[in-house]
Formats: sequence, structure tokens, C-alpha cells
Amino acid sequence: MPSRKQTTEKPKTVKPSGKRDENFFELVFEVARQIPKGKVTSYGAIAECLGTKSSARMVGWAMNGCHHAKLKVPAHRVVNRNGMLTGKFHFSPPEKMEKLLKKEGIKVKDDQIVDFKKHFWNPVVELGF
DNA sequence: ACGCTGACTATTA
DNA sequence: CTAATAGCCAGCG
Repeated sequence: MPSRKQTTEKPKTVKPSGKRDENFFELVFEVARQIPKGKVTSYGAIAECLGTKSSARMVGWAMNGCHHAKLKVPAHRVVNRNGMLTGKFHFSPPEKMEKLLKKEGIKVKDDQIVDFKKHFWNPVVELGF
């Protein structure tokens, strides 16, 4: 095989539309939209899927602009590694988040998802990484 | 331009 | 076991 520069290169999926990672945000939104109903994931999982595992904060921060995105992003399906709805206060109203989760069949107790592992959706695996 | 903050996570004490 | 700290990167004052 030809010598391929493999420095700290991130795998990154190639967009069929030929659009590269315009912004980290778009990529995060895209993955978040792939989350099936009744499933949840963590910022770190998405970050890892993008190749920036160490920058889980950027994922959550990108979510901050989810309202700014053209398409809707199921940010309510994205929680922290503990399954806690840390970002519920960023919703309007905050209770909307757990309400949506419960509506999708996910039980939330004390701002925390019950059986989080059970509903966990790994983008790295599901997207075919 | 510098420093603080933040929807996180992993490691160490 | 829980608590504190470091690493992360971009926006905002």
C-alpha cells in the first residue's frame, strides 16, 4: 500500500456529498441526528466517533448551538457519561428534556437515566467504524 | 490580546 | 467509595 501519512489523523467519515467537516458542529449535529428514538448516547461517544475523544467538551459545547442549527438536533438524547441530564437546564423549558426521553420510552429518575447502558447507543459502532 | 467559562471525561489522591 | 485536578478547545468580556 502507498505510504499513507498517519500522524494524529482522525478517521473521520467521508461525506458522500463531498462536503468535508465544515465545522465540528455540523458533524456533531449529524451524528446526534442518527440517534434512533428511544436511545441515548454520551458526548464522549460522539467525540470519539469524530476522532476527538479528548474533546467531549466541544461536543457538548457544539450542542449549545443546536438551536442555532437549521435542522433539529435531538440533544435530549445526548447526556453525559453517567447518564445524567446535565444539560437539561439548557432546554426550554428544562423539564422538556426528560419529558421527551420518557415519552420515547426512557425512564428518568432524579435527572438521571434509568438503565442508561441499556439505552446507550454507540455511534462508533452503529455508524460502522 | 489574555483570561475565564463551559451541556465532558479520565486519572489521581 | 467520593472528591479534586488536569486536559480539552472555542467563544466571550
